[in-house]
Amino acid sequence: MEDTTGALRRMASEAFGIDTWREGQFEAVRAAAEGRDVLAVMPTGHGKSAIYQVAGAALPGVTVVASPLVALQAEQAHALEASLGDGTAVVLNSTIRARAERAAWAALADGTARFVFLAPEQLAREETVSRLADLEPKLFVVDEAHCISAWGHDFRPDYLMLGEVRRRLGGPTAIALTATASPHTRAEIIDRLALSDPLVLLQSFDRPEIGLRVQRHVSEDAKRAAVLDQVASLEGPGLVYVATRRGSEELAAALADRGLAAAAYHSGRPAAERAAVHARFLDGSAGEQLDVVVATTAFGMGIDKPDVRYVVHADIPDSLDSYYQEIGRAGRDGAEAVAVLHYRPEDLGLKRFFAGGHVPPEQVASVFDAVRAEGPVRASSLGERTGLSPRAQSRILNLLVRSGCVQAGRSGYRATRGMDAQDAVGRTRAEEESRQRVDASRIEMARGYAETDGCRRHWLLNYFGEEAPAWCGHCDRCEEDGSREQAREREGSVPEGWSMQDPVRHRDWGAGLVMGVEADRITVLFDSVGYKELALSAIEGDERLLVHADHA
DNA sequence: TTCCTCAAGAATAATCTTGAGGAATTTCCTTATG
Repeated sequence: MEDTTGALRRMASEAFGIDTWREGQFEAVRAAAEGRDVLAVMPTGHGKSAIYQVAGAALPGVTVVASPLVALQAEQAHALEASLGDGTAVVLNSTIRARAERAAWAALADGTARFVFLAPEQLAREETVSRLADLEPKLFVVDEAHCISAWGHDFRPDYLMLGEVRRRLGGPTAIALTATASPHTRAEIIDRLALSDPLVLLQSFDRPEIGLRVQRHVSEDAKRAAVLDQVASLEGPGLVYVATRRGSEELAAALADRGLAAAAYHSGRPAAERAAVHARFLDGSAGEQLDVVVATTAFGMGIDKPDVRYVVHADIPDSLDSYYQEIGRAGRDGAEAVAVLHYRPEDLGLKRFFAGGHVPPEQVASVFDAVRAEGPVRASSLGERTGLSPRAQSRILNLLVRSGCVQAGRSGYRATRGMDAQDAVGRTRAEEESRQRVDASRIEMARGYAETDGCRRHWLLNYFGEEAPAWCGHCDRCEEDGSREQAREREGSVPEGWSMQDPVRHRDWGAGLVMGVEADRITVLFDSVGYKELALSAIEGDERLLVHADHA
């Protein structure tokens, strides 16, 4: 044991120049090096990458890293090569030409390359997985692991298959890394990657240097005018998040009219323009230094600018997970920063609408029938029969797997015995509805943040399952007169018997976790329906409505 | 759910109101084709 520790520390120091570790960080490295799965949830800039870099370098054999963006993969590979030497890390993606790809595989085979970075889509290819499996990788890393939950269900369904990929690679030790994950997301990562008894490294979500503010508006016009005035008056550099591409163009133009160096950033702009905006924001290296970038959610991962002074949201995001991730880009240098949310209750209507909706039953039936008729079958050979786009089909296949109608195995997809298309439609509908309830509850928690009378930091940290004082002194609520006294009263009146993170069981909603305790109600995160607020009067009035799980 | 457009109708003569119908996000990787 002592040997492993000493060897790891020496290697970290000599190869990577790491001599000091944050709390828990080295334990995570050692756990992974000794074969235990790891889930690390820690803020950007706290050395998430070091965990897999050191563990991977210490282990014999290849480390496979699933990374969401092609641009990130190149950066990550370069960072490793800077420490371990040229050729020690390779990437496999569509930007790589055939010759370079052959060279990469050769380097992996002869042991020159120790790390390989690829997107989940590459790992969805049969050939890629079987070639990687031949290398018998010792470590499987999922970077930005919250993408499993955020993207896997519809946008990038291959994220949901990473657990199966890991199994087919021979079940190497897994490390999942992310900067934000609510308890629900954490549970999903562990479940989908089949992490067994993982070491969970959870650093505090609190960012006390970021002041939290919400401005409520009645009309869209008033909101827009307030955003403009505010951004024009704030000291930059800063970020403004909007819901739509068009909104980002319009707001950037309006800010430019006010004399700011402003640019729009969204995925509809050509890659070269996006790269230029990014560079101009970071250090002005591709033209005039920008004061502000007005962006959709496209502007995010891979951006690490220390001196962002404000993050203004012109529209409310659909979850506090997204919100926290976005405001977390402010104040990374530790100096004062501010996060302002401009809020209209009506904005949530559209979010709720988009959180609904179903896959048409005839499409579900068509995919299910195709699998049943031909199974076991690969996804790629189903297209002709169903006539669906690869994405739509992949999404439906995932849904069928999740609801137990179809099994994913080594030789392909196979329909569950004894099930027909009608069962499949019913079960997938139930699965969708369960997910939609969770999505809807996330929107409700975002609404709660915007509308709470109490401390906003308290609300936000509770959402992530972290205990926090009822008064932070650095949000708009806590700056109101008398707020401190009110918070003290509130804390004094917190009921006995319920604490944060208590496992509980509800008569109708099943298992859950206590996420917040107030004088008159508690907030519980249920596995099946997401976040719910329960009035204490109701709980006390019916002894069997909600019980501690160990008493159930 | 909300918002916008458009047509019909009301009340008045060039505007305003009302209701129906339809549309509405964001995020990436990949691969084929020109």
